[in-house]
Amino acid sequence: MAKTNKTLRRRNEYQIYDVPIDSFFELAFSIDCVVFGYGKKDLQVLLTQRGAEPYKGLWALPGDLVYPDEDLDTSAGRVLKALTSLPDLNFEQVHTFGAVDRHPLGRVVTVAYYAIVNMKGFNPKAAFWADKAKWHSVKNLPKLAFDHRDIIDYSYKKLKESTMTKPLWNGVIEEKFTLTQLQSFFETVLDKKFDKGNFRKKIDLFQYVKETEEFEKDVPYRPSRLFKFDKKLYQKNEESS
Amino acid sequence: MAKTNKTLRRRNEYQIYDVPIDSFFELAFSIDCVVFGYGKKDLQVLLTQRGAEPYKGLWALPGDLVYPDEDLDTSAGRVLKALTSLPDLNFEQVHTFGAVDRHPLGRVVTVAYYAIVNMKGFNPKAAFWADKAKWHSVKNLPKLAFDHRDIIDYSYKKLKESTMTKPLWNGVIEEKFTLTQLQSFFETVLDKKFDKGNFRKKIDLFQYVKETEEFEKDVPYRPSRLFKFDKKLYQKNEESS
DNA sequence: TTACTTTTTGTAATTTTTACAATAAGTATT
DNA sequence: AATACTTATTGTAAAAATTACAAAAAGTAA
Repeated sequence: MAKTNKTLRRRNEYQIYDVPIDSFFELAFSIDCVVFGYGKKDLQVLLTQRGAEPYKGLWALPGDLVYPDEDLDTSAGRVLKALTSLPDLNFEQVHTFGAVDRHPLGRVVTVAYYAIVNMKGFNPKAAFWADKAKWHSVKNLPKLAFDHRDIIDYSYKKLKESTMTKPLWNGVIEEKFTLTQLQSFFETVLDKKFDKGNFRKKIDLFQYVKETEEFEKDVPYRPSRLFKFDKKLYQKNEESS
Repeated sequence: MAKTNKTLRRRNEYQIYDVPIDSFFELAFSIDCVVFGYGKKDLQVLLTQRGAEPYKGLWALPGDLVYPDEDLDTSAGRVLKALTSLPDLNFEQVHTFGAVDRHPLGRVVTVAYYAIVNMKGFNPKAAFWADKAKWHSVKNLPKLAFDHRDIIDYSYKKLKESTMTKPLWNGVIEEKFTLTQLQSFFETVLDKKFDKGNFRKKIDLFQYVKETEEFEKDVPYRPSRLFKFDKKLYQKNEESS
């Protein structure tokens, strides 16, 4: 790491805002994306294999530096779009990791985001580094570069916490879905089985899960009613809380 | 803002780690602390009045730049200790605010932390900028600099969400406390009244709230039993979850 | 028509939450 | 010492939510 020129710091004021704006700091900040993949029995995480030192050959989270002229959220959205080519991905900031030694070559603070996608809708070719990207089960992660294992653990915990209260499944399962499909989503994410009848009662309380007049087709058993997400109602209820 | 020299960015690699370590980025990052004060009927927030532009005269959150050689959490701890002179403050990272235009003079990304303290234990003189610091009710905040209003709102929401599950009251109320004192803490933070009997039943479920054989003294009514926080048990239960 | 599969509804036991009351145990006053 | 008063502490019954499990409904396939 290059030497730090400490004369740039003014210690007779406590607020950062009095630091001259032409000061340079030898640091970088980045975003890292934990993209969870839904579609198999176990939840998956999208990892890329490092082609350069440090940690060459190890797996890492997709991420990038934040451009000087883009918001943090915009940056995460940009990386996720490049990676998944999905237009309207829901993603959320998780935590910022800023240990001094988290990067062996310098001071890099990273802001972690997570998103969850349907693996079927995911097109690896669309992203320019996609040939290196691969899904891994959250239950069996390889050795990871940097502190990316911590980032995944933290994000996975947050994902689970949000699953019951936020409609994370929106955009992941079909637009019109059966309650059994919705239940499968919950079961995969939370790695836990639910009772059919009781699950339905719980969903009944989510007013934003609305039944339609349509039914499944071409199934070798009784077709299930299809439901959909009432986004407007959800947003309205969110505001008033 | 000084012009961005985009040639420093390498776009043929997606990972930040391949960027030359001697690159400079025209950005700074800081931490901001939302210190909640317990002691009055309403919850309070500690604010400092700005003595310089921009936003001169407005109130702002105490904060500082993160040193090149200190972890984010260390940085928050340092500021909080300087501000409150309390040695073992519990604080937690809340969110990172990184909108491009959040600071009028340049790109400053800030990581927000919150803590809660007993206002009685707080000694303003200890901090070098303490003559400018003042408590404000969360219900009646003044006009705030930057996006600090957003930061407070976000932190307050998180504080409330954590109150029921984390022993935030530890270190804030007396070491040995009555259940009524504990109830008051909950009521102030959540701005909500609880039923005496039902509150006790809920606390009964928190195994880490242990009764002692001591009782209140010098009260003009029946003395209450004193309880204490079993930190070891709490940490043990945390690990196994 | 029957077997089979899944959806959908129901139900009773259990547990948790809530509202409210009764009792206990101190101090202060007469 | 007796009484009033205040808060602590315990109790209790109704209501609500959760759980385990079963039955009925509605389709396909043979």
